[in-house]
Amino acid sequence: MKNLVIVESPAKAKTIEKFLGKDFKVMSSYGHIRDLHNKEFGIDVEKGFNPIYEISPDKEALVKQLKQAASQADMVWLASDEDREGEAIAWHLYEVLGLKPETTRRIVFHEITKPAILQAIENPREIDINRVNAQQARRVLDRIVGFELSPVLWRKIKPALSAGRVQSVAVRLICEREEEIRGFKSEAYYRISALFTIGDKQVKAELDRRLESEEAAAAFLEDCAKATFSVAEVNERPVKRSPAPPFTTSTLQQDAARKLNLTVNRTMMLAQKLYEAGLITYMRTDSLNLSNLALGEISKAVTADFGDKYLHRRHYHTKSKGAQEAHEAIRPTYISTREIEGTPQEQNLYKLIWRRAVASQMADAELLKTHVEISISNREEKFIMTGEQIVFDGFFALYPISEERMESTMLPPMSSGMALAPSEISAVERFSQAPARYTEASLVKKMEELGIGRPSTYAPTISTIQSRDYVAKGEKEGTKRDYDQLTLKNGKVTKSVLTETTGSDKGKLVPTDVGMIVNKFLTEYFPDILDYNFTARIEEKFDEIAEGNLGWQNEIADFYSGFHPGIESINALRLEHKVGERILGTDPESGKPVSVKIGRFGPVVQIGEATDEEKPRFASLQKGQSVSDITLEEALKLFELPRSLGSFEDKEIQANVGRFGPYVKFGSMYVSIPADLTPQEITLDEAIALIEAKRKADAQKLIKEFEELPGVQILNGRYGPYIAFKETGKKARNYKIPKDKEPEALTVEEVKALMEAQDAAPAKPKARKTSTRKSTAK
DNA sequence: CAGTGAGCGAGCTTCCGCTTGACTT
Repeated sequence: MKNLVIVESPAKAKTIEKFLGKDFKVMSSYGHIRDLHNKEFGIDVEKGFNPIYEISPDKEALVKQLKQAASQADMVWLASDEDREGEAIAWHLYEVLGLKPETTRRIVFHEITKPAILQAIENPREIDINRVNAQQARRVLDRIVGFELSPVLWRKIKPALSAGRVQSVAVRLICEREEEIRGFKSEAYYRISALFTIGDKQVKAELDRRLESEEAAAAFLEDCAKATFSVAEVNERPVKRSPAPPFTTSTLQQDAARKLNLTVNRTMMLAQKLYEAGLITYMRTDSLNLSNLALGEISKAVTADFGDKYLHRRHYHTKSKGAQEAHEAIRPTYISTREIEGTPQEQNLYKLIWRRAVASQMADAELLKTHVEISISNREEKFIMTGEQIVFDGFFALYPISEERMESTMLPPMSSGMALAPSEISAVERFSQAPARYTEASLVKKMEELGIGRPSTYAPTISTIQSRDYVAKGEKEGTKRDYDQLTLKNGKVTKSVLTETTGSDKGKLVPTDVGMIVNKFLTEYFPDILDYNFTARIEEKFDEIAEGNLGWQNEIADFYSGFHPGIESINALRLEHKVGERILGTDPESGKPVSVKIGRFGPVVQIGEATDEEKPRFASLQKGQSVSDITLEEALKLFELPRSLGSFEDKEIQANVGRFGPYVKFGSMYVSIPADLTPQEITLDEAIALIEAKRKADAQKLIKEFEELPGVQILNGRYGPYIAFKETGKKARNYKIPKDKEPEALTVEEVKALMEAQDAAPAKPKARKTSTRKSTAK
């Protein structure tokens, strides 16, 4: 073999191999091959913060293969990305594979096109050790912060918590937003709108100011009843709208959330699929750049579909902090591919990407905006109508606007002095709105603005803060609120009371008790790390290191000397109470203190203290309860469970709340209590009804058993029929039944075959430990 | 995916950024 090229991604390797021909073998490193020691601190603080690297356990087999291939090649081309991480990957490869300078070349390209790659081969360079050092500084700093801060949380708040430069700031954003919302005082005002009939069209107009009270609104409407209305002014002005730049990771996540209702995680999984199928360029990027090849293809498509007038070549520059632009923007690999095979979600995401990339090279849309002011004979205020007409659709050609909308934004011709008559004027009570809670996508947007996290970490970070139980998706439906509406029609003002739902946090990111308490603790004791500008500031240092102007070990030593003493002093600090603990009062029965805090397994109420002769009693908080506002009465109520309801068929029935919610226990049978009942209030009769319903369901559960196969049952589960297998002393396992088989008709042989096939199915990989990151993200 | 239903403790936990498959609880 003459040449070995190593890139980061296997999909990329496949493509490049096609461009390079027979003399080149292309392999992939699958990202980093080496990292700081996984379990230990991994940094020799005494010896200049020397990193202690190990080959990542799941990369050992791969490294062996790479070594072998490298030893047989005349020349090894390190073609990892040009950003900081990519440079470090090249350096680690160089070190681990034992490469020689004279037979090693470092090459880079920012787009996977044949000319770009051939040009890269023509222009090799050496590994940029300054840039590598910037990466080592970044890596070591993150390890120091994460591995010194997290244990403080274990000691002071709860085991297995975590803190880090990125995740802790993400949690802070969510906590502070929640506090703003809690502190927000909503104020009512009245919004006035009128319907004018012009020709055969009804046109809506809004008053140019809000009215602050019902009295003011009523007085206004009374005046209107006696007033005449006329057009005071008609203004028209041309407006241009420009297309958005092509997608980066963060804008793709935002748009897919908004238009396709996808989670950040789901978007990335689908994009990965498209990338692996060769349909789109790399999906983890902060670059807005499009290759010349792509620009040419887009131009061809636009001209063919719409004509020259619609083409407008644009070059976009990224504004996001810390962008490293190692790749292209996200775009279709082939613009000529308009429809793809795949699931509906894959197709929709592809369409989104296609449209955005193509539209980014199209002409502005030109609009004519009309602004009409209508005066009221006996009032100062004016009604305003706005209309919009498309003069030239430009890139709108790809984002069709419905005819209805076009119709509704077109105003009939009007001229100054023209008299108008309102058919109806209404004043609706509105309320000023608290700031919106973050969604996954809006949090990513904010993180990108602050320069926190990278395209490859947005989705994992959002998973981490949820799996650590700092943040959860809201489940509150909101509450009903009345609002008034005054309507002037046929000279009479009538009042009606309407209702709306407000305050829902469904699907939004809401901090948990643990999240709030950890955030309060960290912002108080480690304000520098939690500062929104911390990352931006150290990024400047990393840039200086990459330029060769600063030494990375000096900079880390400098940081450590400020950071580490804080850790030492907080550890030495003897906190009288646990962080976040509140004393609620005394238990009237025992006279002992009642407190609430974050316990070993989450928020708990406690009666008594650990120093008492008797052990303290504990009860977990229930869904919807919070350490910050639970009352003594509510806390004491938690100790009423488990509650005995009486007996049925000579056995006791108990109600309680378990890991999976409220339930009633009857002998060895557990039945979940539905949402409309509570364990505190459920009656004996209601519990018996639940037990009987469960018995009935259980009776229908068993579809079939086999004498020849002890422990095997065909059961009817929540998600349809399945094969269950329980052997005494062994773990139970379930098996799928293919859709085309009738579960009742399955024979012993068929069941055996299904079980054997599925036992063998997960092809045993070489003993691999799943990384901690992955298992926690679950 | 398919059931489940403590305990307040021994040892363990943890970071960010690059990459993909592997999980079968």
